Amino acid sequence: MKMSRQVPLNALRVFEAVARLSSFTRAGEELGLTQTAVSYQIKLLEENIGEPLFLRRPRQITLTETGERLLPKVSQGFDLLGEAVVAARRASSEILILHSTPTFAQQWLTRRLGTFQFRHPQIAVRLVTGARIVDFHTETADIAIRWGTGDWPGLISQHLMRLDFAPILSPALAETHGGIREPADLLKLPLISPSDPWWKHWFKAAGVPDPNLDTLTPNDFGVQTFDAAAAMAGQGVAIVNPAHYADDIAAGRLILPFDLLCNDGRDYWLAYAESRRNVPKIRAFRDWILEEFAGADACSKTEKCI
Amino acid sequence: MKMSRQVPLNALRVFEAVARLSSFTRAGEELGLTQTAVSYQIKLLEENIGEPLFLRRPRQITLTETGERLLPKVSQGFDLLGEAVVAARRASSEILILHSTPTFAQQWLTRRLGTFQFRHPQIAVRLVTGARIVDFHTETADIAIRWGTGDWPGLISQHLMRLDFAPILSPALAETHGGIREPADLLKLPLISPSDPWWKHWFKAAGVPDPNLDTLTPNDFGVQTFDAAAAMAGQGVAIVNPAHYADDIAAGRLILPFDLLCNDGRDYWLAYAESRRNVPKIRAFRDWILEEFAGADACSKTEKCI
DNA sequence: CTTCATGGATCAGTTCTCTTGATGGCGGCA
DNA sequence: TGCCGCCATCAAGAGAACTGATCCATGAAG
Repeated sequence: MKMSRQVPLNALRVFEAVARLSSFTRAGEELGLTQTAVSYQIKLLEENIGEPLFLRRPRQITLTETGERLLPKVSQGFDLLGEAVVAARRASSEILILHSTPTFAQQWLTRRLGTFQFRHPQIAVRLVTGARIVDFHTETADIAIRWGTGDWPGLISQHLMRLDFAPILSPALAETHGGIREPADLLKLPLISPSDPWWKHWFKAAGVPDPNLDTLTPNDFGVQTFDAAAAMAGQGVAIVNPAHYADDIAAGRLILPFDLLCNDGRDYWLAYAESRRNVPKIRAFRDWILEEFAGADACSKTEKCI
Repeated sequence: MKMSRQVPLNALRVFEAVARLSSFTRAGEELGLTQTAVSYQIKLLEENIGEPLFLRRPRQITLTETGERLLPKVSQGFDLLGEAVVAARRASSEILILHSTPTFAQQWLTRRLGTFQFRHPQIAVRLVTGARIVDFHTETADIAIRWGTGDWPGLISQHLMRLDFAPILSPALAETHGGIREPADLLKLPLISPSDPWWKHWFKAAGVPDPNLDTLTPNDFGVQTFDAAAAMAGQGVAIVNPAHYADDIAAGRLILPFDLLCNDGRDYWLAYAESRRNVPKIRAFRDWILEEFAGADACSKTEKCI
């Protein structure tokens, strides 16, 4: 093997154990090897150094001077290595880097992350939001909440919630212009983010002829929260995922004039690298979030359109 | 392999090289393995840690935070291990532990070791003398000069010089009692170490009937130098290896009354562990001492008896 | 003084890690 | 657009490393 190039690491590890325990047999037990293997490794190391490291006395072995000189640095070295790995493993199990769309983060995560922290106090969540879809290959991320169709090669995707959309507006605004009785009435009010393709989808599903909206600007999803805030302030009608604003609707700050919820085939998904499906912190987060949605599913009645 | 138990050492070494060189390919070159192997080891380590260690960016790789945290301790650890091994190797090539019989040490080695030191200034010779035959297995020794038949299992033995013996005495003493004309005349003088079995051998070879000497005490070889000193002081006749006292004989301080040199089949041999025949310091000493004897051989004319 | 127990060395056979070489993808660069 | 650099993947093979059986030496126990 080309691996044991200059410094025979495995032999050194065996040496350390043997020196510490003063016994080939016991070192073997500690390392999970047979006494034969230990003997082999020590001989290897002795040949490499060019000097015996142990004196084989009848019922016990002793370090030679060379061995004696070798031991301290070697055990120090392994201490460091061990520490480093343990620390890395621990740290990696303690910090969960979660990527999410800004809307989902603000409307859903921030309100519920507390229960995750409570259940896993040792895991610190670092939440990174952004419209761009994170590439697990070139960026540091453990898990992501994304919006799409869920087929990402190399990733495991688990469905979180439907991403429906429907118009919302403030009760006060709904009273103006003679009230909102049918979908077409919405066109009498200012539309917030009129370039959002969702408008077209929704009006089409509602049977309203093409309202001739400009849909050049793609829905970049960074603004839904602002749209909702604008709607709440009575500045117009926004098209958003009503599930995110259930509270505001229940409190009367927003109204959902029509029960027609649309879905363009893209939902919220949880995604993480297939190769890391068993990493504890990832399992923990997945289990938690799926549980949260399992409990909430009863409330979400949606109807697929398109 | 059971070896890579908890801490995958080889993977860590590869990691260190990759991190230092920021490249799988170049790390492979440095370590003497293929890029594939490097990739494999890094993946192994990443699985072990549970976290990616490198971000694979288009034309270069970057350490992740975890990798960044891991690196310093790992490289420190390997520094220590490397240092330790190098130091041990160096130390082991710098100190030569030489065992010898006291007589040989005093009469031969001490006078010539200087030339060895001169030729190999980096090798320090630690000379250990003692009558007991050193066991390379249970004692720290690199090379030994012994007296015997040269067949020691597991050791390489190389013949150094015949160990002949003959009576010597001071010129003054030889004048007394009417002088020494034939071997039997020696019996008129006091014998030094009369229990030495060499006396029996020599007298027998000289044709002198059994002088009835006590040979219970084995020749332990620790005393030849003292015997010679006593003889030189005129206190009696000693039986020694005349080659060791060639100077004193040439200077007239001692005389060798008869040319009859005996040898009991046991000579001086150089011995060292077969498994270590290629250790540099051992080769160096062997080469040197054999050369010394090769030059001296011309002078030693001996005749085997017994 | 046997007999037993302990601990290491040795040997041949086998397992399985690690390596290789070929191939493919991806992003820059000219 | 095609080439190049760099890493990932795959199947296959080499050989290091491990095992189990056996042997040997020593010291302790009966």
